Amino acid sequence: METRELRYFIAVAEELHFGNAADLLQMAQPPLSRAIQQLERRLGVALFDRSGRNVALTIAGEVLLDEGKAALAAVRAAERRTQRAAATPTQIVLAAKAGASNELLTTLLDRYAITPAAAHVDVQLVGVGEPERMLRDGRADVALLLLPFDEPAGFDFTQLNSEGQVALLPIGHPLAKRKRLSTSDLEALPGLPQPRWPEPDGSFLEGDGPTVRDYVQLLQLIGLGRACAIVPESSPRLGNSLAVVPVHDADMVATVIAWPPHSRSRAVAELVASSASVPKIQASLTD
Amino acid sequence: METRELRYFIAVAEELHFGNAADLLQMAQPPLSRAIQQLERRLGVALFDRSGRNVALTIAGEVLLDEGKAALAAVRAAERRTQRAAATPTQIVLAAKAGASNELLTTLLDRYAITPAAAHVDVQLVGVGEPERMLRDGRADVALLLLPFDEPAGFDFTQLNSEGQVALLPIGHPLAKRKRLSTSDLEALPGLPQPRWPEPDGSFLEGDGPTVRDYVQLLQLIGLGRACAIVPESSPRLGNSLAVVPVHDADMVATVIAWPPHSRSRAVAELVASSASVPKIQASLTD
DNA sequence: CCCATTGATACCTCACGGGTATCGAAAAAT
DNA sequence: ATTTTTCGATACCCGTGAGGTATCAATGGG
Repeated sequence: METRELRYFIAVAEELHFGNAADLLQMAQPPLSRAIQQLERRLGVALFDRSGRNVALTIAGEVLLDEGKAALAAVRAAERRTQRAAATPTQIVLAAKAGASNELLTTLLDRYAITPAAAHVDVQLVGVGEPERMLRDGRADVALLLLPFDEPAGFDFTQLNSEGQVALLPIGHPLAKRKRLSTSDLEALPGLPQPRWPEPDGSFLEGDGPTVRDYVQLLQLIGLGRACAIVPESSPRLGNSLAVVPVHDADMVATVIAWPPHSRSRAVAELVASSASVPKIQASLTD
Repeated sequence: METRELRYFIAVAEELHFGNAADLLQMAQPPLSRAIQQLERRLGVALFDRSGRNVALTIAGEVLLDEGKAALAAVRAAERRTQRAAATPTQIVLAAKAGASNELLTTLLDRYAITPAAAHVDVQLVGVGEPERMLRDGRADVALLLLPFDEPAGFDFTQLNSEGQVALLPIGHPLAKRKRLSTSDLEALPGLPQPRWPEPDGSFLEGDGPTVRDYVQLLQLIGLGRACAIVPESSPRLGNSLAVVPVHDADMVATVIAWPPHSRSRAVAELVASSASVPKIQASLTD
């Protein structure tokens, strides 16, 4: 199976429409149809149900969509890491969510910097879900992930930290005076919905909360009394403009450092090794 | 990057010889040379050092060899799992090392069999290192791996069991009477070397021990007084023809059940779930 | 110094990936 | 019910590029 065939298949499987998929791929529809037929013939497997004029995935097709995406990401990762290895032999790219784990990150980088022959670490602070994607497709060599929001499946990782979560509320809100809250207190608060973050594909799920793409925007919305949110304790607060109340039954959030399996990079190994000596910060509420 | 290019590159990178690689690939040498040049041009990266008449990998080339192998395995896995999903929709393939974890395996299968709508489990008992390889290239959906011998990097897994190791010696050997041994006792025993197992590529490392490919062969060699071995407690003994002595400082051996990341297979998920209820057997020495 | 070895180059061929035109069936519209 | 539109498949053509043979050029062993 060639990666070209995989790309074609994935486009059709996601669009469930040969014409639209062909547009995305910047090609005409007939060769795309033929390529898929040929792929089905070569695999000896029906990937689509073309009953009438609507296209649906078969069971086998769903499997190939899943596995194929992972495989394509692995190929892209191989390309990117190869190119980076040639361009800057002693540099590693670390991806982390902007705004999260600042203290952890600086400690980690400081510890690593003093190891002999430390490589230059290019720190990429990116949006929600991006660190995981960057690690998967080779744009990053190491990433700080937040569990349970990110999914470290397929990577090696070690935990750096674990913390509770707090509610961010507008100052003066009735709940803001409480010493602690539960998640149920915050569900369906009249006039204070929790915002919706983008899905991996950039779209938003249906719902009534405001849509939010970055953290500062979230804090602004809360300040304006239009939303509330549950965030890890260590998230930055931008001053004292919001009320902070612990949420006792929210998931614990773990920060892990993750890297691709089998990474033979000495630099990555040493960075991870120095991460082991980073103290497990228990973020306090009185910062 | 197409998988064809990757296959070509890996062949050359492993042979470090264009002619031999072309033979392996069943093609002529010139188109192979050109394909590699083109790959280097497209990536914008030198993959080989062709100084004079010997070929060597560059740093970037080493990276691509590693990552490319993993990527190719992922593509093959996608193909295989797709084909299996089409052929037998409700069957999963479990790979385990022949002879290991028999009791664990039967308990696991029994527990799973009683879950509602349990899929048929095709149990493949294979040789050393094979379970990991089968899981990696898609021939298996789940595998029982033995740490630290197998390397679960890149998979999801949970531990089923942990046990010590014992020495197997010919009956009547001086050390056979001891209550416990240490690994150093067994190193360089005159006339009783530890055997050599095949490497992943099927070759054997240099050494003076007899070469061994399966477990029964190993037991025979020990019975004949030609070898000794350190094996997990729960390994089968084939009767009482060998002396068994605990080795107190050997690595603990963990049996884990591993599956590919992101596996959305309901059957695999349920098999893993039922594995959680398998009692953590502590194999006793008096079986 | 010669020759064998080995990767690169030159050149040819044809398979195959991709394009346009069109068909046929099925759903939607009237 | 009939027409129209939508959409994947088919037919056919073309050009790129993958692969083959012959040969060159450079390097290292004898």
